[in-house]
Order: sequence, then structure tokens, then C-alpha cells
Amino acid sequence: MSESARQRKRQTPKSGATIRMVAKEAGVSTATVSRVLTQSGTVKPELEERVRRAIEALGYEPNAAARGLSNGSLRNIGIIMPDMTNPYFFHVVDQVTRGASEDGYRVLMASSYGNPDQELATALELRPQVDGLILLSSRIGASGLRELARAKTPTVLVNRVEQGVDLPVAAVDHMAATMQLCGHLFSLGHRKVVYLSGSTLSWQDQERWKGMLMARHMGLETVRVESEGTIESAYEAMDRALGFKPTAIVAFNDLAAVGALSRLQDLGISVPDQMSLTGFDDIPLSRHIQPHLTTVHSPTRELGDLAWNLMSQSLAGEANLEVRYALAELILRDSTGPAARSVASIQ
Amino acid sequence: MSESARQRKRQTPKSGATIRMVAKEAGVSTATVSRVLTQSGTVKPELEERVRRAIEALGYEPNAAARGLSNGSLRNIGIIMPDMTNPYFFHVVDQVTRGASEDGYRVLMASSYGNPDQELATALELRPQVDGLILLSSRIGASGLRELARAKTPTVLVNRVEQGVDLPVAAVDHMAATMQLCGHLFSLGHRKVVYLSGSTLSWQDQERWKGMLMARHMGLETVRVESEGTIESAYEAMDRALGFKPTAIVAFNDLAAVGALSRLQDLGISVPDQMSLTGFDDIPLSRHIQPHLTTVHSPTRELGDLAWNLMSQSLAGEANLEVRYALAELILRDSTGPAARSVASIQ
DNA sequence: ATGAAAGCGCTAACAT
DNA sequence: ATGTTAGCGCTTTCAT
Repeated sequence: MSESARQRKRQTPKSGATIRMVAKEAGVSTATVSRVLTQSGTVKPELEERVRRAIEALGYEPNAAARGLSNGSLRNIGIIMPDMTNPYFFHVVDQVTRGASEDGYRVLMASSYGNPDQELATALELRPQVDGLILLSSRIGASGLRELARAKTPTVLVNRVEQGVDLPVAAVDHMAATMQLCGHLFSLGHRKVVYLSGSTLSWQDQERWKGMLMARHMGLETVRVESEGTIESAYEAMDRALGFKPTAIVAFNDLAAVGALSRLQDLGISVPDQMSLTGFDDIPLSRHIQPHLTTVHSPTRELGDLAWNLMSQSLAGEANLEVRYALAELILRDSTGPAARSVASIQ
Repeated sequence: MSESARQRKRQTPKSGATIRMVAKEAGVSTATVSRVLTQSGTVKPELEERVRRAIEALGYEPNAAARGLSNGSLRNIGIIMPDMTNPYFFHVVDQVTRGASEDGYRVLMASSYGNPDQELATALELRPQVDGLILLSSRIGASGLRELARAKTPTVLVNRVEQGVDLPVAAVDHMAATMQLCGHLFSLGHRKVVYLSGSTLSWQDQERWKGMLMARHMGLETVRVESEGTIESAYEAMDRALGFKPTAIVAFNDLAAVGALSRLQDLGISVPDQMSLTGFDDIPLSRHIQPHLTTVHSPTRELGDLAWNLMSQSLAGEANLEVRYALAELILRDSTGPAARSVASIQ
């Protein structure tokens, strides 16, 4: 918009002092200034002092781009997630960020807004800016993932295991955890449960649903009802779920369980007396709603740590195509109980 | 860690094809390649095609640092927030990110973990990497803020208004909203309410408490009980709050209200019959817990938009020291009701 | 211990 | 329309 900046040719926005100006001010060479900047040791205290004073006087600040160009790296890590408003992801991001900043990396964050194509495009666009890419619950197709794996930019997957994709992975074993959950319900006498799904595009959803299918072997009838893993979508899906006359609801995650509970309460169906309900993730909220939620603790801290460890290794050039699992844990609280007679369907 | 990378002098990590290699491959000059890269128009279609093929063949990817150095900008924006695990902030970040990416900026994210000193340090460290800085609920002291304002890097404050600091601000008028909340309670017959505080370092907390103090003028006795604005801390602070025998609790935010509610339920105190309770923020959850929470809708979308607009202007070199307010809105639901006889203190 | 100077990869002014 | 080339600001080798 502003036309007034056209006077100088080759304008340099945000131009400040350069290393050369500092050098001149301090009466030394640029090499010396660089040496004190990078703490490379050998600079006579007196010179160092002069340089520091010059830096102070000029308000000098190193230019990140120049430094990055010279060093061959900007020391940025990119994180892409499907949904920036889901607290679960942020606990992971938070942990990754701690690791990254300890190692001198900054974090560039982007959301794919749940769209696989956009996610791949974002990954490709981010790639030139970063030293490494971390994909949370990626929804990119297998071929896209393979494309990313082929490139030299280290890439780590969190909560997404894909056969034939050579990428290191940090994940929780959602399938096993879900089977545990089903075992718990079965032992309480439940024989018919509805799985209130997450997004079909989500790997977690696929894994958890696989767990539900496995549970059929133990004699549990499992029905899938589509939803999106949010409070609202679960609330809305509940009427369909009740149509199947289950005695228990296995919600995709805690948020969905909250939505389901909200609907049940509206209908006057008591949990766990008339209906058992489980979540997944163990977000702080889950132990503070009434009734306290039976759920699966999904360790975000560990997941973030694993992801960053994997990334460090990749950054260091060590090939590591392992899948590392963080351990999930069943948390029994008050939202599950003995199977009651099926409540009346509302449809 | 790896010692094996020391062989080449001046090693270039992640070295790939350069523009020069592409130029040679396509049989053109680097300028031509640059022209097709930057879509600067005038390149004969045939040449352009050759260049694109060369890019493809070599798997060329532009070097962000070099580009940034040449352009004088990396096109990054930094966002600093006190707590990466609070959903409220992320809704704002999400919105800012949308605006930024539309304008071709990427977002560098950092957390200060609630520590003012670290926040300033982070801001200073981030500054060289970014074109602009957005501070969410900054806890940096006034002098630190002034220091940031003096520098050439555009800086925008969200939810923090500080006299004598020349920085553009996007905020919600928390004080006014809190007074409205108090008016609502007063009209229901409440005369003594406890404010379950947030962190003292938070501007929002100060503003809301000011609102509580103002409410005294209408005859409402208001007491402050310290807490941290989290589910857990509010849960723990409730016993102290009840010691004051209030008829209503004004929690710092919805999360705190959930914690307060959880404790009240444990004690068998019914909301709103025996105790009224309010939140702040209107996170999705607030309408799905039992009872549905009376709260203040704090418009994160608008806040994010305002912040990005302010940033765009600053980036364009337009001086704008305005404070822009997003409108908060009182949401009456089921957690507030007529004042009952004060419940028995539990201490 | 310090300085001179050669790049790092890209953009854009200038020349053709 | 295309090529040549001079930087952008920093790091590091090499020479002293």
C-alpha cells in the first residue's frame, strides 16, 4: 500500500545495523565480531569488550536469514496438525517445543484444517523453511507420505503408522487400548456397544475401530456410528447411537464423550446406571465432569518426547525407521458400570 | 553427536540443487530461473517449460534463507503465549494463522510458560527471525513492553492494555463484561460473591478484578480468592472460597468454573439452587456441562482477526497505536439463579 | 589472536 | 525477453 518506500533502490525492510558497522565502530574486523557473536572462544577480552559495547551502541541484532544462509540451516522445525483447536495436539506440541528449544530450534506451526490435500501442500510449502517436519495424526495418503519420506528433510510421524512408509513414528497403540476398554465393558456384562467414531480420515479412528472389531471375538457386538470427535458432533450423533439400543457407548475421545453425556443427560438417561460411557485421551476435564469419565490415558508428554528424540536422531543423520510406542493406560472411573437393561430407543 | 560429518569443509547440511544447477540444466541464466520462480511475468513459455522440467528433474527446492536474505525478510511472524495448553489461546492463534498464511506469512510459536522474564527473553530471541511479533496476554512488565515498542519490529498486543506503552492492541473489555456479570447476579438477589481469581500476572485477571471492585458500588460485596485459572487450582481453591459464605462464585474462566463445579458437586452443594456459578470465555464445553454454564462469550475469532489486521497495518508501515476492542457478550444459562440462603461453610 | 576474503543461494538492477 | 553481475549479512578458511 505505502508508496513512500520506493525511494531507495533495493530497499531493505527492517534494516538495522550490520556486522560490518559493528566492526567499524569497534575498530576490528567482521571476523572478530562474528567470533564474539558465536562464542567461538579465542577473542582477547579487551577486544570482546569493545565489540560488545559497539553492539550495544548500535542496537545491533544478527540477521537470521544471513546466518541461516551461511550456516546452511535456519534451525526451524515445522509441525503440522489437523486441528489447532484440539487441546490434545497442543499438549504434544508443547512438549515437542520444549525439546526443540533446548536444542536451539524454533517451531513453525501450521494447521491442515483436517484436509489431507492441504496438509500435503502445507508440508511441501513448509519444507524449504525447516530442518525437519513433524506430522501429528497426519491424514496424508500413503503415497504422499512416501513422497515426503523420499526427500532429504527429516520427517517424523506422530500417531500414524503406515505400512510401506519409511518414516520414524511415535505413537500410542490405540487398537490395543481400545481392546482393553472393551474387555472392561465385557466383564461388566455389556454385550452390545456403540462406537461413536472420530473422523474417518484419522488414523486413530481406524485403529480404535479395529480394536472394536477385534472385540467381537470375545462376544461383544460392536456397532459404528459416525461422528467427528468433537463435543457438538457427538451430541448430535447420540440419537442415532441410541437407536441401536446399546448398553454402553465407546466415544472416540473425551470431548466426544462429553458431548454424548450432554445428550444423555438431556434425555434423562443416567450414566452409568442406564448407560455406560467411555472416553479416550484422559484430558484434565475427564476427571472433573459428573460422572467422572472412564477413559484411556494417552500420554501426550511421552509422545512429544519420543517425537523429538526421533527428530533429533534424524537431524543428526542417524537413520531410524523405528516405531516407538508410548504406553496407554486404562483409567477406570465412574462412567462405566454393570450392564443394565437397554434403555428405550428414542427413535 | 555424529563425528562422521566432518569430512567436507564448510559442509552444507541438507544441500540440494541450487538455482545455478537448474539454470545450467535448462540452459538458461539464473535470472531466468528466478523469474519463473517468482512469477515475475516475462519469460517465454518455452523457456519457462524447460526451467520447470529442470526443476522437476533435479528436485530443486528454493533455499529459504537465501531468499530471505535477498528479500530482506523471512516472512515469519512470531506468536508468544503464556500457556500452550489453554484452548482459549489456540483459538486466537488459529485465527491469526489463517490471516498470516493468506498474506504469505508463516507463524513461529513459542510459550513463555507463564514466566514474565522468560517471555521477554523469548521475544528478544525471536525478534531477529520474524517480521512481526504478537504477544498473547503478555505478562512482560511495562518497561519491557516499552523496550519492545521502541524497536523497529512491529509488535501487537492481545489482551493487554498498558498505559504509556505505544503498541497497537486487540482486546476484550474484560472489566466491563465482569461488571455486567455482577449486575446479573445482583439482580438475582446476590449480595456476596467470591471471585475465584486467575494468575495475578495476567492482565485479564486484573481487569476482571477491577470489574469486581466496581461492582461494589452497586452494593455487591466481592471477595477475592486466589487461584490460577485452571481446573485443578480452582477445585482446590473452592474450600477457601466457601469459607466466605458467598451465594455466588465468579470464576476467572470456564475451566476454573468446571473445577469449582466439580468441588461443589463433591460437597453435595447444588448449582444453581444453593450456589450460583459463572465462567468466562464461553469455550464449547461450557454449554455441555451440567448445569450449562452462565458465562461471557469472549470472541476469539474476532480477536485473532483484529490482531492480524493490526499486524498487517504495522507490516505495511502504517503507524497505528489504536486499541481495538472485540465485543464480549453475556451468555445466560443454567448455573445462575436466585440467591439462596448461604450454604454452610465447610471449614 | 586477528584480519582479508571467499563464499552460502537468491533477487533485481542494469545491460543487451 | 534474457543474461551478467553486484550485492544481501554472516561464517569460516587461510594467512599472518
